[in-house]
Amino acid sequence: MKLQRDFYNRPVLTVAQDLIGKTLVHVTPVGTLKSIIVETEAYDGTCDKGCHAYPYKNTPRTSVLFGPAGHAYVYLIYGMYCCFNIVTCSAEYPAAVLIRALQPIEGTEIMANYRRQSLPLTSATYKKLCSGPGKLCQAMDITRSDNGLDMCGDTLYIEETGLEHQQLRFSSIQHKKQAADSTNLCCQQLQSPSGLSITASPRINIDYAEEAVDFLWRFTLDDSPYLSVPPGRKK
DNA sequence: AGAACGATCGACT
DNA sequence: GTCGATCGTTCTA
Repeated sequence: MKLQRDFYNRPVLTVAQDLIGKTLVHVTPVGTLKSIIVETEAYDGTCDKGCHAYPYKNTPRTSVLFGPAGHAYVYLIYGMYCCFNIVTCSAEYPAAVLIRALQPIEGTEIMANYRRQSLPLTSATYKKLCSGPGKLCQAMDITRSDNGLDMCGDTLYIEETGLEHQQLRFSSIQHKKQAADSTNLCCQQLQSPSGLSITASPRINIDYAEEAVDFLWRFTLDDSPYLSVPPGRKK
């Protein structure tokens, strides 16, 4: 059920794709929070100018990226929000997957409270609870104190998604047609290691990253209404 | 010691 | 679509 170290100890692009459709679990004092991962981005400090650790830059902030796979990398962004990543690959290889959007499953009223959303949730506010890297950290109560936390432990971890939510597969199984009609030069249709239809597209807000702005290292679950931004067709 | 800059969000035109 | 909030990290000197 719970993903083990060897899941994370693989190439960062593989892990970023394979995390789509998995369930993120945070066991907190006020309740258990569960959400399905629907959007990720890969960052590789060996070859990717968008990565904090490029080129092999080991600082106090990025040191967890140089540690073993399966640990949380949480940092402050724009002075007011957090971003949550999971370290991949072996130790001494700096890389991580940024979690960018989630489909809330369990503990949604607690999440709404953390997000300062009034109850009851409407369909629209529910979809936006975790539709961005900063929002999902608020909703799932992931803070900088979680930086370095072992995701193979018992409080913050990822597990296979239960059968009751496996309609993920059915809703996205026959979706190759979408690739044909729109001339998406900057999107690519893929199948995740666990068989889900996903789209690879450019990463968000890394305009400074030179050639890496064109890497198709963002992965989204096809047709999910819980994404931060739909995979674009601009450029 | 000081300055520049975000892997964002929500309010607003 | 634009813009400001807000502060830790990093670099330069």
